[in-house]
Amino acid sequence: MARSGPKLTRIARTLGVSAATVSNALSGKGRVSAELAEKIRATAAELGYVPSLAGRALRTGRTAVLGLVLPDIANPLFPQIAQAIELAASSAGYGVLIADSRGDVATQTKAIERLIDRDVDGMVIVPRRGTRIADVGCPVAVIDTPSTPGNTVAADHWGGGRQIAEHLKALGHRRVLVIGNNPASNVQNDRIGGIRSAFGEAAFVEILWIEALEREAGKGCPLGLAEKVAEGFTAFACVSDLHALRALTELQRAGINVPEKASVTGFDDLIWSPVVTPALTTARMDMTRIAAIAVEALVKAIGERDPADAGIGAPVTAENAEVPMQLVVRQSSAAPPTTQFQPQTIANAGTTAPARTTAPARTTAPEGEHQS
Amino acid sequence: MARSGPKLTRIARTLGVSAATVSNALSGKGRVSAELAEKIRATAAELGYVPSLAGRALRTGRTAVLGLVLPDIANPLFPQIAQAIELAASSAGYGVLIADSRGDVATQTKAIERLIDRDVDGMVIVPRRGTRIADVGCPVAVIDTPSTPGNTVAADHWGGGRQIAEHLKALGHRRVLVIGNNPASNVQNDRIGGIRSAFGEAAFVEILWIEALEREAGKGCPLGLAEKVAEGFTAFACVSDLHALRALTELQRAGINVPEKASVTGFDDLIWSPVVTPALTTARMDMTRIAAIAVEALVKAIGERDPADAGIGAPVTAENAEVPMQLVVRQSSAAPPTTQFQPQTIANAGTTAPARTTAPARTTAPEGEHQS
DNA sequence: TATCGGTGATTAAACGATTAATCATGCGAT
DNA sequence: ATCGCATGATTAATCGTTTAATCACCGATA
Repeated sequence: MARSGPKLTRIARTLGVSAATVSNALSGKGRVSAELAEKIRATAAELGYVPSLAGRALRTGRTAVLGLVLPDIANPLFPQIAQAIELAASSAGYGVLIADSRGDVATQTKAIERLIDRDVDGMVIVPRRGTRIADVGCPVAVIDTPSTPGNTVAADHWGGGRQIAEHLKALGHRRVLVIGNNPASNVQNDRIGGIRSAFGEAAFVEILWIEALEREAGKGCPLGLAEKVAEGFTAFACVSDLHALRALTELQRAGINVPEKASVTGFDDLIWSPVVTPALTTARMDMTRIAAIAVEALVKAIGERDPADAGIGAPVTAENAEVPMQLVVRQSSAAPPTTQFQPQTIANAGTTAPARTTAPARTTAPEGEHQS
Repeated sequence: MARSGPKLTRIARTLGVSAATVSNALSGKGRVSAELAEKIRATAAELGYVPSLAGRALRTGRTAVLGLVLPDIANPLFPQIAQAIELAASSAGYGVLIADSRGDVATQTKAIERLIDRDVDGMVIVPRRGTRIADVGCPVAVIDTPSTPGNTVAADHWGGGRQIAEHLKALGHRRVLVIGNNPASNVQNDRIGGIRSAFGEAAFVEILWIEALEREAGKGCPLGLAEKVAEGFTAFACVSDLHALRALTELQRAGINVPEKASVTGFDDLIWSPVVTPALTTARMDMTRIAAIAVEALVKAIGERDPADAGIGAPVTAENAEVPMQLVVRQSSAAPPTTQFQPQTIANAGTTAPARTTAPARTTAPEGEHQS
């Protein structure tokens, strides 16, 4: 909608110069004497001049808009991502157009097409699990996981998994149930891979896939964690705080105290994690940094690109594709109970952390501290 | 970014007609013979013609973009809102530009200005609690609560509160703690107002403001609900599922079974509500309908508006400003325990629902049914 | 002195669509 | 036969910005 704001020619007329000169002065591109440039900038500011993006877009072929495509906008992580991307984009002078891919891959493709039709300069895509982003015809930053081919930047999910596992190992856990949602997710697989690799032979690790379970038992079905505790599992490492929350409440409901009788950990530090009781131990992504890197890479690619060609849309690459995760230790994890069933077959058991008779005093503040 | 797509003139040349005729045929505005129009549409489709939004925007002053301003993008309700708005907007031919107002009012104003500078045709604003939207210079749809002056469309939060209260009352609760966050929020006040009004004299209702408590005891502090249970409270009606979750876990942690010993209800049916144990009884907004009404009203206002004037930006009004909420009964609410402390001073106690010796069998499916 | 080069500014075209104004044409009515 | 009118299509201007090409001017060089 055309604002009231003055146009370029208005400033030009005011100063008795040509519109081109004003444009040059403001962009610093052409040849304009220093004093005139200054005068132009002054009056532009005074009149509250804001360039028309439409006019500029038409001429330059650049809309200064980025598209943001998310696997499922209902994802609880979405706020974090959107906020970070929006911040990074807006401070780089770009607007952010959202596109929801509501579930299936077809909709994701449609969403991408709509963005293309709207002439976005580039887009940030958090792909649906397992999806490979096809050539879209504009610069694309893919945020998935470092192990995914074509990934631009992402948190080091594997490393995050390792941190979680090291934490649990140090507390003395030797029988751990990893709770995932879907094995097709690259992110989840990396997190789980990290967990397994850090435990190595030091603990028995089993995996529970929620979606597989729910396909048989129905959505929202119990995960049967009480039985797992009876089997000797002392820790439940979930690939998302959403699952951790589910596990926590199910355990609590079964009368199993967390963290005294069983520890629960999550991922992503979602909104509720600090405020539930006990607050969730989790591994957090540095979305701000990830977003900054993604947008930076995108902006660079846009700058190098010839606006005329609708050339190849291969994902752009960034300097630091791998951003470390932060372990956030809160109250949901502690040493396993000493009366706990201790499997004899585990090699190296106890070499990392001696069993303690009592849970170590938590040194973290109520709100939870961060440690790398 | 300029796509490869053909331009208007390309189609015109292909058919040997003028660009104006093509434009007229495609928009159905000018006078074009039926057969020629058909031929033009055909070749346009065949060539995959997509109009340049930039060109059109420059000429018409319409960008076909709506802005979406949210109080705090980190709000867990955000996904629902964004998804609904995006859907409604895109099916009306509009794109959605997001703007984060990260907390304070100043940033909200800045965000709005940025959207204006980007020439959005209109915007949807979910105002920060208590904020009154000033004249922004373009059509605005405000989603707050029906009782707010200037509100365009919103859920009937008051009615939602009544439904929650009626539900609890019918279960037999007579001592209810309402848990809110901040008394400055219109939405929260309406929800609480509805709760109070439905209980009337039938129950003793107390309010706990979390922010006030946290100002003294620190963020994430315990709410002291076990003490409240000891005082005889049997139900905790929270103004958001986030608080309900906090209440639920705190109670569980204290060994107070939900719903046997205390009921917990929330609002908004947030992502975790169906999967925690016990699943949360809550009241849900029909965001799809709200978004549809908001966007419709906005589009209408945009259509009536003269693109030339940057006229008044008073919030647009919609037909049905009040969309009913849906009560979703799940497992977190049940009849209060019969051994419970029963205050003698309450009038009408027991007239609505006779005390039961055991919680009634839940007739709802595991996933939770909806009832109006 | 004629020329060259550099500087600072202007001109004019272009981006791609929309639309008011214009034009050509055929047909019915006067 | 001519005027008027409706119809169907074209012309040309316009939105606001950018930018390549051009121009005017001045000092220095050959």
